Amino acid sequence: MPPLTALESALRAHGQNITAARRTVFTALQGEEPLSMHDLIDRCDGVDRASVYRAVALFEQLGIVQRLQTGWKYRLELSDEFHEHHHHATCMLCGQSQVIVEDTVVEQHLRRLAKELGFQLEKHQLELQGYCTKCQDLLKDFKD
Amino acid sequence: MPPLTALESALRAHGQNITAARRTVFTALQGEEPLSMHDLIDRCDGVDRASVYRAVALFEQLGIVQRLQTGWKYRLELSDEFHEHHHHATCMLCGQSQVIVEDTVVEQHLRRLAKELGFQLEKHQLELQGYCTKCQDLLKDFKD
DNA sequence: CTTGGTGCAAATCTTTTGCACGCCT
DNA sequence: AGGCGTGCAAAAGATTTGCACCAAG
Repeated sequence: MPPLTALESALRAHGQNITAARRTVFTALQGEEPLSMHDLIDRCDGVDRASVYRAVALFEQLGIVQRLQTGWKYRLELSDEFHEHHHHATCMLCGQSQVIVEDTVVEQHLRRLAKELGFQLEKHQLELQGYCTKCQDLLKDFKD
Repeated sequence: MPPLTALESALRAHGQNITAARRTVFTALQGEEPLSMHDLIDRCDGVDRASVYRAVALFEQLGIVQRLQTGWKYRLELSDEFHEHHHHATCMLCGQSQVIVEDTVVEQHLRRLAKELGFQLEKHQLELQGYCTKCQDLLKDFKD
């Protein structure tokens, strides 16, 4: 199913209208890297700032996007129903994120943990921070 | 070691001055729940907003506090060197967080994962979202 | 002392809101 | 047609900055 079709059925399923602005925001979110709100607004040329905020808020309620905290600011990306479930390893130097495809080890463990706590688990986020291969080399060179 | 002493040695270790404002901010962060910036400012009576921001920025650079994303806004808490390393399970209804003491399963798994990726792992965050025991009951009652 | 930190006020940036008009169903 | 969503402009909120003065080492 092409991405835009997926969006349209998700919207329809919740009785929400399909509009040009929403399509634009959704399309801008396609792609590997999570985006800052600022970048997202930039990529939604012709759509007003306020409408981007409104679309993101709606998408978040419907579970279409999720925000994640990587360092100081949050960033936005399509959530698991539109991308495969995954986590990120973000470089503290260059800021690039690399995707970690979820494996079952963590998943199962969390399910067990939640059960012990009596917590009804709906979702989870796992974020790694450190240095990517490239930046590790850069750091080595910095050592006098 | 009493908490304030720990702060003072951390500051001294980085050649930073020990000041009343920094002590106040640090003390306000003691306690179970992570705080929003707004709440933190409230609890730092007598300290200017700007100084709270400045202290938090410094503390974050020195690894004394970390911000975490729980739902829409971020919150602040003392980081692992000042609290034991842990994660959170945050209720999507009442907003309360319950602390999950870290176990080695996830830790080890992440270390292995990072090695495979050639990623130099410095830290990680794991956040669970769902419904706490109380709110699960409330939700049950809502079903007509 | 003298450097660095603070409070205050103003600037800046981010997010939200009210309203009139046009688009989606 | 009728209501919802949009753009625009303004309001509200969050964060940062410049500067004169006080405090810590």
